[in-house]
Amino acid sequence: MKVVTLKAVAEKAAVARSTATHVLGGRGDELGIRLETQERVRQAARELRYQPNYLARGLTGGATQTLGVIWSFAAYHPHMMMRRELAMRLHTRGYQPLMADSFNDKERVRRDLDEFRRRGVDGLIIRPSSDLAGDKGIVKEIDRWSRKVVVADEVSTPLMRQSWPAVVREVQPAMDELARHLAATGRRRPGVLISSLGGNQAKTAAFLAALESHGLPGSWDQVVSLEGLYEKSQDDHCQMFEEGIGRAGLDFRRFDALLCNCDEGAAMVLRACEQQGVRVPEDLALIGFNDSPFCKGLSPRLASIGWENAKTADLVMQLMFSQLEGKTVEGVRESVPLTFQWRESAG
Amino acid sequence: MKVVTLKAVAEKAAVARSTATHVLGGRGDELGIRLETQERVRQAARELRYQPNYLARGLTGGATQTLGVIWSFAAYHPHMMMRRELAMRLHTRGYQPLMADSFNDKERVRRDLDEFRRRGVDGLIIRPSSDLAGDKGIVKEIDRWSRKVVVADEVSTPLMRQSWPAVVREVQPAMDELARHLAATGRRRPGVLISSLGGNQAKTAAFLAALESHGLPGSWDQVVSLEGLYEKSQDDHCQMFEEGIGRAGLDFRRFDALLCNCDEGAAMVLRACEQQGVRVPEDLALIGFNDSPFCKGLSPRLASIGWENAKTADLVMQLMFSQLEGKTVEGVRESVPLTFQWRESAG
DNA sequence: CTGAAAGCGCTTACAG
DNA sequence: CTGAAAGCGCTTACAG
Repeated sequence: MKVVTLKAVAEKAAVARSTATHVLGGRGDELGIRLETQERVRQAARELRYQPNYLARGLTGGATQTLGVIWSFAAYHPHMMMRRELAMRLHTRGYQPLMADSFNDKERVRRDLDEFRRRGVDGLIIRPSSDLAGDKGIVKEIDRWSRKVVVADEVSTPLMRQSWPAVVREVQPAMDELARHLAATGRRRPGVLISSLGGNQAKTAAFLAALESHGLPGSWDQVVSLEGLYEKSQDDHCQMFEEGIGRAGLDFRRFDALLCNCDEGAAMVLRACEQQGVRVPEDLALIGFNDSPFCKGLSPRLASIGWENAKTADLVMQLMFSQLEGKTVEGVRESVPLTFQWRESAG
Repeated sequence: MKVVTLKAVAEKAAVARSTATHVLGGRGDELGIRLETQERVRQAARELRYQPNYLARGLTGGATQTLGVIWSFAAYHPHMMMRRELAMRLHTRGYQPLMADSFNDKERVRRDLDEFRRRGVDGLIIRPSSDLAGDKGIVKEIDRWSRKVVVADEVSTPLMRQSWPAVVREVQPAMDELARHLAATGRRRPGVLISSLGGNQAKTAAFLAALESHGLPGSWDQVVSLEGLYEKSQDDHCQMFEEGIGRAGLDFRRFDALLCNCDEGAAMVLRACEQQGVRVPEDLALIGFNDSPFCKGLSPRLASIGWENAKTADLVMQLMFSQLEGKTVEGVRESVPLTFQWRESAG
């Protein structure tokens, strides 16, 4: 259980500690260290099962194999899955993620960024809400990180101005697919049900635009917002929607197609329709959002919009590791289209 | 953006670095440092907004404000929620969690424990599968951690032998509640549907025992296992159960009450019942497991067994922070009963 | 091409 | 009670 240090490796290989560092850090060739010497060092490290101490490394400006992640990991399924996708990939590459659930709170984000720095984090992965992206102080803070990847759900202005490497998750393609499907299946009175406008504005706008481009009505009159119920039960979307639908006294005969901003909401609409004698999908095509695993557990199975988390995580890794390898990815912007997942409820 | 070090604080307070450390580390009184001096140091730290460098601290044997968590965070909702509950509480107290998703793989757990050590983690939170708990090497490894909390879903022998501080999540109380309810509502032919025996053995046994103690039949004949479908689609429990139910050609008229090992499974049973003309709950009382948020989105609403994640996380924190404050909690074992969540599907 | 030296920011014995 | 010194394990200039 004796801890093996670089010193031990150097001694075993009969070189100076600095030489050992250089070789193990992959700068052997660059510095022209004799190949035979390099091999000796690597051999020694292997035999002794040398594991660098990241604390010491971080303290001296080296890599800590730690990456900071700032994301608002609400209780929502897609965020939790995303978290997992990222964590798994980072672990596989020998990195530890420090994940801060910043709740889109500026003060917290600032503090977390600061803490990441003190902990010698090697790079930053952040999904700034449009709110954050609009804060000059935060933008400046993020800017100072030399290795970073930004994940954005909408291309907000402050992000566009920056040359930050980004993965943009595009909602429009999925909405187009959905609108095309609705038009093709003869729906005429599409609607949208959202828990609140904040956070759902962009997707709603995208859907309305898609509807119009497919010859269907697409005005904000068709949007019902249950505003104000969000704070009350952040983590229980089902209950939130149930209450909202009840209070608003919604009559689902008004629509023949309905997109909700989450699958839980759609599930509650399904229940309400049962009571109102509205048949899904015959009378109403119903579509959720997030493509939660339980969509397949409802009957009829719930159509939804999926996030492509795995693909997103892959691209984030690609952009981050390019930077960690010293490549520059300034201004690179990868996009991941969301996808429409057809299921029975969409008719 | 100048980094404020301990040195700066010491200089400002006109004391030696060691004195500053002692005071800020809370050992001022103990070492009999003059109160006035102490105040001067604290004042300086405050004014300069001193933030200790955890890397340096860890390197010299001090606390890194980092805690290692080993849990198998499958895609399952309760695990993801638990992760979040822990993370939030740790952040609140100024700790960063290092979370390793070890998939119950011994080699990975060993590696993660090792890495935690190299990173100067202050303590360990671990939920060992019964598999892990049975591995002597791992048990020894865990034993070496002076500050740890173990979370166990069943009191497996190796854990019992240890005096590790533990939070035990007890399934029996919930099963008793459930069995009592089934007996009281006149059910006579209860059954259990599980995806596989591994991992579900303890809860199944607990349920069968509870049934018998309430005068209902409780033998292993009533247990249907869809064995072998698990590997195929780890993350898609709905599909797994759908396939399993189909292949096994299950006829749900056989039972008048059914407990599933997850809510997704119960949801698929609900679908199958619809097709088979079995009414829930009239003909069949249906109960899921995990109390996923979407239980309320099904119709009828799905009864389930809930994990009490918040309470569990609270107890874990309590045990861990007692240790971090130097108290000894050897052999302390807190228990958290799971709870039966009645909803319409249980009749 | 290689090695001795300084230093990262802290903590812990150990003198006075 | 306080301070000067050594050391944690590494990396980075800087001599030779």
